[in-house]
Amino acid sequence: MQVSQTSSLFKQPLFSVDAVLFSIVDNQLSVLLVDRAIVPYKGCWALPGGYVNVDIDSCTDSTARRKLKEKTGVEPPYLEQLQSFSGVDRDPRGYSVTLAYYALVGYQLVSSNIDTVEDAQWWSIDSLVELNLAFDHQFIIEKALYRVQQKSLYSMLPVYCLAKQFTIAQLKMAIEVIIGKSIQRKSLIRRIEASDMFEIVDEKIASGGRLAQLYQLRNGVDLISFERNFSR
Amino acid sequence: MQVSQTSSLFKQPLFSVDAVLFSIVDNQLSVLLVDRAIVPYKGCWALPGGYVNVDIDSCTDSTARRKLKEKTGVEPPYLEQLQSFSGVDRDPRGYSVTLAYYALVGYQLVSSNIDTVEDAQWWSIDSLVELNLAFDHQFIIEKALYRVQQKSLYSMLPVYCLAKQFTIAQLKMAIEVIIGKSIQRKSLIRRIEASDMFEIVDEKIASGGRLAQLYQLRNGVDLISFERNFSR
DNA sequence: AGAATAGTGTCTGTCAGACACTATAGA
DNA sequence: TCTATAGTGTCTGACAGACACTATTCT
Repeated sequence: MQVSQTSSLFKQPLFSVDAVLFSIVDNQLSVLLVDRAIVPYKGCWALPGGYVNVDIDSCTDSTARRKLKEKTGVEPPYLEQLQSFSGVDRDPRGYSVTLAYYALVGYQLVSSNIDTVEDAQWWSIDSLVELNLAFDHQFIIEKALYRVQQKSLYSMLPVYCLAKQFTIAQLKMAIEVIIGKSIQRKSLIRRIEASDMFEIVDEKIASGGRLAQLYQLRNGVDLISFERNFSR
Repeated sequence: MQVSQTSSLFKQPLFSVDAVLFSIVDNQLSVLLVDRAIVPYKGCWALPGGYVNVDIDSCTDSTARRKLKEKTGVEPPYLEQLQSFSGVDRDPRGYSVTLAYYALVGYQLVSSNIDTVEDAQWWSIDSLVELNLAFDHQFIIEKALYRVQQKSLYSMLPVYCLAKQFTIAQLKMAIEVIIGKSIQRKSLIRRIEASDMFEIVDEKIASGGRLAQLYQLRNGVDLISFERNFSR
């Protein structure tokens, strides 16, 4: 193991990477968890994650993506660092540091994939309290949830919970499920126009009444931020 | 070194903690750097940082605070995780992960302290490009600067660059120096009143004209966020 | 035609920007 | 009194909330 001259005086903490993957399942904000096959916390539900492979991971982002792919088959369109959690108490094996990521994915994009993987399952945010998660993963999920909620107040983040093509009503639903509050259709439309992130698809879909316009992300656009929040 | 069964297959990356400490020196946003005494990058200016001591650091926040204290004598009133930076190229000794923090402190609070420490010095943000910093520290500082600027648009973060007691004009100056744009006195006063973060000190100080009211942080208040930004 | 959903028009409220105004200190 | 800085009053503009209105589809 590589240890520099200056660090050899100290034990290094064990470093891992975890990911909180969000999606919307049956109108409920949900996270994807895996059933731990090994001690500690064997048999408990936990965030998908693991250790950096210094030979193949160009950086920790790659580790997060690789672990998500290996353990759940999912390749999310949005992935971002959340924060690091550390301490001597969070892992019974000793002092540890985990770097947590959060990611969003459209449920329909993974519902096929996920069948190929054993013991990975979506859990609604509300159902987690009864689940007794491994390590401090409950706490990490709470932090990730807060971040996603905050960011959803001033950006179009929730689009990443949708399919490639989506309607305004679907985006409105995703935002409302995430922030836990209803918003005005009109306000959302104003933001869609102002953001210039989306393009109109030459197709409409049935929805019980008038046909709904489909939208999709423009090629290569970044998530843009607005100067004001949806009110809380 | 503690290595779990599951991780023993892999080399662990070298994990360190660094801090970007901001203050305002002569009306310039500045960061505190230390002169590296050891290889690699010996003699280069670098962020104060180091390795976790698992025996005394309760978490990485403690590591960041401890390293700041040891290397520069500073105990900042505001410290927050920025993000982690990783990769095989950022440190010639091999694959490394650093967890970067950013912090703010009033210059007058440290200008005495700093004399006790060798080779720690304030550098204005603008002067950094000519400095050839160690590792990817220039990049980390840019990210930290962006975060501080963003956060200063919707919170009172810049107060942590001031002395315990301060005037509205001083706070206005701090905000303007950080975000790089002038703001309206009136807008700031509205935010001060709305935030309820501050209390009036029973004292005023001279400033060339009418005496200026002194303010200070209320006991135990948190940094609050506004729903709207100062415009960019 | 009636119900349901999509999409528009437009008024209100809030808050940042602008800027003129008053207040109070020192020279 | 003059100048400089502190602090207020108030209008404007941008944008979110509210909600009624029109448009289009299906039954």
